[in-house]
Amino acid sequence: MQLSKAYSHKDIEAKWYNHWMKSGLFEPTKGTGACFSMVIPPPNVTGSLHMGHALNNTLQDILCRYKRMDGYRVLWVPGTDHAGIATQNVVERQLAQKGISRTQLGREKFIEKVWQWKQEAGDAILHQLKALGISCDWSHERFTMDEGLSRAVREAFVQLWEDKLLYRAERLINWCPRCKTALADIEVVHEESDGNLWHIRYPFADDPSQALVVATTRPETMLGDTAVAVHPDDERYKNLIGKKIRLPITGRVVPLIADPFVDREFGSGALKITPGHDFNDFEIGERFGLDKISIFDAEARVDAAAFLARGESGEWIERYRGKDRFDARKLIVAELKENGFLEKTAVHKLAVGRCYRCQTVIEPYLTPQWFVDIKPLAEPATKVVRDGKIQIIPEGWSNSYFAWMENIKDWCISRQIWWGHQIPAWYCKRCDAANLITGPDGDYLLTKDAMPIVGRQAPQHCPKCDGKELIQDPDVLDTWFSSGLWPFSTLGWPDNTDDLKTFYPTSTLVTGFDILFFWVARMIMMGLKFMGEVPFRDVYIHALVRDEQGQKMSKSKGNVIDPLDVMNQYGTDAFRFTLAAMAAMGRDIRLAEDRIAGYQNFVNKLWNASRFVQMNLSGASDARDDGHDVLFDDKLELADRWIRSRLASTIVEARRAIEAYRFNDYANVLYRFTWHEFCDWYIEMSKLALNGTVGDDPAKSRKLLSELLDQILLLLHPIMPFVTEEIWQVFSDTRKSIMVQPYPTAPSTWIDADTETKMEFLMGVVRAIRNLRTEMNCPPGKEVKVIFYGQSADLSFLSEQRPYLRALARVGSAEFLSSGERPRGAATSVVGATEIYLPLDDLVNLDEEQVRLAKEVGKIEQELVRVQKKLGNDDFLSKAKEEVVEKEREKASQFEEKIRTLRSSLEKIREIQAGRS
RNA sequence: GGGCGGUUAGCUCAGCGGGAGAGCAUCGGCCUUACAAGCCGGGGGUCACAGGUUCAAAUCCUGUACCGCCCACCA
Repeated sequence: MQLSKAYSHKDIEAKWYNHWMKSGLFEPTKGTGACFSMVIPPPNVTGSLHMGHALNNTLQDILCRYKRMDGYRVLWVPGTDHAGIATQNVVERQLAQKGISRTQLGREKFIEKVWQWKQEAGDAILHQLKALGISCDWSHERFTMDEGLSRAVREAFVQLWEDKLLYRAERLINWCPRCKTALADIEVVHEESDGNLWHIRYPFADDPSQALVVATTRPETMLGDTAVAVHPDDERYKNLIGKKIRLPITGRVVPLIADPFVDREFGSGALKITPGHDFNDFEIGERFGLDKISIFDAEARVDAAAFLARGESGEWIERYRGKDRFDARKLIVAELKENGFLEKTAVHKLAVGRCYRCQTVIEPYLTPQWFVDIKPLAEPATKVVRDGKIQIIPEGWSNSYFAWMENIKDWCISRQIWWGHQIPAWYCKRCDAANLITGPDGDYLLTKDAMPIVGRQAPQHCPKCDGKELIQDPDVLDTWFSSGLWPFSTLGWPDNTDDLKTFYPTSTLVTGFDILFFWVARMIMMGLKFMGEVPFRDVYIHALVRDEQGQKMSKSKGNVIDPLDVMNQYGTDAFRFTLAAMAAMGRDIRLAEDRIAGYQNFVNKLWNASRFVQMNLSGASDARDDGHDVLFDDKLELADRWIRSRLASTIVEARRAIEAYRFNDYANVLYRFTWHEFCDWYIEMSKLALNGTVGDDPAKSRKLLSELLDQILLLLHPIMPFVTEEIWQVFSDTRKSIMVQPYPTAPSTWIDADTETKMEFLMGVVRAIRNLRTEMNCPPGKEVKVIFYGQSADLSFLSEQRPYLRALARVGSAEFLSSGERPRGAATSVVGATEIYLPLDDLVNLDEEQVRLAKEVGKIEQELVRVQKKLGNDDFLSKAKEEVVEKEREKASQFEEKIRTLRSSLEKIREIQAGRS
């Protein structure tokens, strides 16, 4: 088959992906060899693939393809996450467009709808992942809510319960009034915003003419105040402690208490205490046994019933009944102002907590929830990182990990939504009759005193009263509870499957830092708890993909670049190469489109180099695959030995880079070798061997060229799977996929320092001549005469390379002289110890050369001054390393020599010009 | 309030103790039979600022400024 004139990614990507899948190449090989396993960070089934996914999966795929080629049994488990709240929200929004609410639909019907959505969205995401070319084993695909994983979730829950690491309690939790569910602490995003600090006068009960001023950012919560606190040592208030205060509006009488938590410097130094709606106040309330009044309902509207239940009364209750918390705030401020209770209003910056799924301001809310007693899980999870059993890369993130783990609080895992794993706890309708309330959604609400019966399956009867009527806890689990089990639940846990035995612990986890706490930390805790072993050895944390301006990509900003668009336009290989090349450790990626275009050119370059190789191969009887690798030959030409040496270094560097997760180095090393060494120099030089000008065996050169190309394809395959496979297969449709070829290794004998030095000298000379030609406006096609002066060894070497000098620098005739008068009126350059002269015959060029030489001399003189200064420094001579000093000395003499040569050339040109004028 | 990262060529980024690099853009010259998505050559940077350590600092330390994250109960 013939490589087409231009590379078209569109035709080949799907072709090869299907081929790989059909051939089962993504599945781990049988046998007992060393394993490399990974689990994909499961994308949410909420939407489509974004740049973060593209980066994440590209990096994983690079590792997998590399390891697979390098002989490992690779298992990469793909799948998706049900993403509880996020997905429920998406579907709710969809329904809302049709004017349907989820409560109208009812729990069962609603969940059906979500499953429908999951089917569509999940398929779309998987399709996009496949377009990226990722080589995960689709026969292992899992979903966090499929049957097996749901069983794992129940098992984990029950085990935690049995080990007393799970409890149900009424506490102040983060409540999203829009999602109407509890959230874990990390699901709250704190965002600084401008607000007010209202200073409010709280009159004393016994003498309303006297008042204490409190400062608050949330005046509406004063409906739930049950105390005012000051610092015990505050001289201003010390003697007032214990007095009663009558709250404005509600008229509630509350005590003035003293607690060292209060900051005397802040506001007035007096703090209103609302234990039902503030985390600090809650704790102070606990210390003082204060009432906790829940003044809002689930949607954060004033709940009049809460006051009535306390026996409170007054027209204010009706005035505030059902008011949204922000409306209530306005009303309260207005009322306080009107009645002279508002001392002043100051602007104030504050951090408000928002729901990470819908950005609604969080309301601290008193409700019964399920919690994981986290300390016993966190401690071993901290230890394994500290002891290096798990390595976090880059290491800097381990500090964040430790800080978080050490300050971790109990994990609220119950969510008042419908989409997710329903909590495997049941309640006896008879025993818990008093604790069961029918809620507005039709779900039961359970009071804090309800008595759960936890089990792997629904119990048939109540173990206490033998009652047959049992209801399941309506709450579902935090979506991260199931993802925390992912590394082993996907391998078959709780059954002790072959997969689990073979591939757990997994080798590496590749993920973004945004889910370090949400997910990585939980997996480590759960892995240690349920498997008794870490879930992975390495955690590679990659950067965030931003737009060109460094902005986070988001729909609302309209700066989202769709990976599919990029892949369509530039090709998946170019896109993947860009991501890899820009994935420098510990730094965010600003995705610049012209960068992708640049790497598309690289794909094209590879394509054309391959065409060159193919053109030379075709028709030649000595094609490939005769079982003999010319690369291993002892007798090779200079250029051959050079490129082989460079190849060996490249292989070593590439392996080193990828093993250390330095994807950018990996990409760049290969880019440089392929383009700037193989294409720019070797191919050009090989043309002489191919046409018989150099060496005596064009067939050997053909073979060598194709072997080198193979090596390049193999090295590049992990990053650019499609184009490398296409080329690989075009060269021989009988050989197996490039995916299953061994990754290149570099025999140390290939590295040849002497040859590299010689080639560098030759390349330096070629560049110097090209440079002189350009500077002198010498037409590119015109052959020139060049005179070399230098040491005999260098000269005889250069003399041998005359065919190359002719081909690469258009040197026509050349003279090699070791001594004698230098030419008058010549363009001059110096490479190493060799002087290069291009005799000039016209006046214009003499002028230009004079200017050029003068400039060149100036430049070198500057450098010489710097080196001489160093060498004149005794401290440098005595303290610097020997080889550094030696290097400086060499530099100095080279510079001097160079200056001398250029000056004398310059002098000669001046003489000529003086003679002419 | 703590912690982390960034500040290098016009743009996007490598380099992280011993002569400032890449890609793109730019300028000049080339249709040299793999490639004009290319080839050859050039220009362009007191490596944010101020101190310090060192014979030697873009590179290590301290501080400042600006930018960006993460964490945190100061109402």
